[in-house]
Amino acid sequence: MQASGRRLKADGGSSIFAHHMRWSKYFLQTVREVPGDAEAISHVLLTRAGMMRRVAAGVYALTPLGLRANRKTETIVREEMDRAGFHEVEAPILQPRELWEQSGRWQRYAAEEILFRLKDRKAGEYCLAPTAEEAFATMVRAGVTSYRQLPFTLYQIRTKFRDEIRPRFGLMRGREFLMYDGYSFDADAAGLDVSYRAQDAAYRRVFERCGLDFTVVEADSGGMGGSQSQEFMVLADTGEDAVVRCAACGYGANLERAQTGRRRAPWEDETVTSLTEVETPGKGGIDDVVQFLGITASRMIKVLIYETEEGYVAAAVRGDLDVNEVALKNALGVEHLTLASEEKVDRESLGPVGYVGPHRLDPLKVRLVADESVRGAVNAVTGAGRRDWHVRGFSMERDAKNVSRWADFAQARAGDPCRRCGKPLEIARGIEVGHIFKLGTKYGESLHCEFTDEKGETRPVVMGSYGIGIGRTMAAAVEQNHDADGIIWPLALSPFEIELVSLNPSEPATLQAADALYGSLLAADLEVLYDDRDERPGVKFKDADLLGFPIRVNVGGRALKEGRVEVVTRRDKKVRLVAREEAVEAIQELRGALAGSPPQAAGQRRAEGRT
RNA sequence: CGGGGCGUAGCGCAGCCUGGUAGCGCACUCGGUUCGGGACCGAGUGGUCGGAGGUUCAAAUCCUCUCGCCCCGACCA
Repeated sequence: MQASGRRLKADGGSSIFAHHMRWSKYFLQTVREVPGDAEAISHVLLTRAGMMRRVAAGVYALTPLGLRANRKTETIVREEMDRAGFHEVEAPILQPRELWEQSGRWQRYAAEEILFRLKDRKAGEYCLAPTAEEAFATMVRAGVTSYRQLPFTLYQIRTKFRDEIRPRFGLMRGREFLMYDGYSFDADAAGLDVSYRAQDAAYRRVFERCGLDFTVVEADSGGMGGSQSQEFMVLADTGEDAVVRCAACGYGANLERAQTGRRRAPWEDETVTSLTEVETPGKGGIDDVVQFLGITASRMIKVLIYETEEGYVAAAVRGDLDVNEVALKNALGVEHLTLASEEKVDRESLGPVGYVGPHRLDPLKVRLVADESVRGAVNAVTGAGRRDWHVRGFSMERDAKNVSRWADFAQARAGDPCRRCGKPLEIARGIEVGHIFKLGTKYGESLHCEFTDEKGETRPVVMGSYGIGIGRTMAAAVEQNHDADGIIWPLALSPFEIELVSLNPSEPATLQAADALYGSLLAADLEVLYDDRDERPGVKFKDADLLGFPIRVNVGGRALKEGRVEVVTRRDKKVRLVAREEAVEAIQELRGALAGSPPQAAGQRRAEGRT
């Protein structure tokens, strides 16, 4: 095992040219004011810290400091993937249309307008790849002919292009972004399972090394039978996704995929009563009816009418719950599902909007699906099927004989019982930094990436597809680790581990002491940015907090007169006074503690690294 | 794609309603005083007001078109 595993290999040259790490010679400008176009905190802080600059919507340039953090993330991913035995390759970013025609994705992606398309001088069509299943399958097809050559996993870490509907939050959702994408090739489903689990394990190591608080959740796999999909979510209030988690048993799922256990219903111990109509003039909304009749929303059954490629569908769900459209889509096995507009519902006379009753639907026009939350409902309130009227005493079993199917498509809420263990669920916000996905034989078939098995039969390869957003992971780290003063980098991702602040460079004693310590830190193979600028201490402190390296060392002032320097940790701002001659050792020790390994071990590894 | 908002100096903004050829803060340059949490005083540099067309004696300002950017929404009978 290389002792250098921890080091930033890509940066190997910089430490030789020490002046590169003197701020006065570095390319780094911080920004005092919040950029006008930045909303997300990571976008604001990465911009203010001078790490990135916007070039166009969803397109950013990284400065040397930003590149360092990006490279650290990238290096961790590469090391873990290599360690897991995956092979790094390079597939083209510029890809011909025909490749995408073969997989059928040209049409689909073009329709969604997510593909950046372009033409060459001969009017040949190309795209800038958003992922590379086709290219990898093609690469493999050219060389693999036998099951004996399987399995293996290939990957690359390269720029991807997606013409996002709405790029936002800086590096979190860009149109051009650096992504790890891996693809596994197996002979059968059992093999895919092994490859998939290997990715899962590698991903966990990656995000642990990055020092991120993450959770792994089940994700929607688009209703493809037998395929499996997991998302790696960094927990942060600013996350774009909602994740459902059970603290008790560890269940986790993307909200759009989450299923709950059975919820308690208000009619649980009640018996059937007679159905009576009640006038509810102008009370079309759930809230209106609830207030007007003095009932709880959970006693109501609401019916939403959706439009699908297979006609209209009425979805009945308990009044206090929302429909999870992804779950409904999967339950119905349809591709498209949108709420029917009021206008359409009227035109097709599917029901009086606001007063639709499950029992009053025209079975020739609309098919009724019911959520488990209304199974066995009695004494419920629902629409009467005519304007300004509802019904009381509604019984699903007695009155809604037209249910074509039962399914579980109510959206999970915080506090709902866990499907596995029954304990209350929590809902948290998360940033999707990684995704692993079992593809199956789709690309093997469409791109004729086939092999001969032990029986001599030709079969398509079984693929898995895996992705990690490098820039997004870096941004997620900032979303999760910051305070009012700036970034608080996890040690593993910090552009530099240490900032050395010379309090007053124009004073000879301070200059001499700071220069000397800088030299010693470099000699000890530590990553340090030396703030030797001719600025007032206050400016330097503010900048240091903004940049957020885990360790700051102050040289100068009263402490220096006593032969000491200050070693400050960014997260807790704790100040340690250390004798000058013991500074390097103390910093190494502190670094080791932050790295989560015993300082002796860290020192040892470093010593080995030099031999 | 729909809705809202914004393009004025490197950055953050005012001026626009009610036309008269541009201003504030930060940054930057020079001089001086400062020097442990984004210093102060003085003197400066820097903008064809996103672009095109129109109205007018006169347009940052009014009108039309266009390009760019940001936010919200793809939300419930």
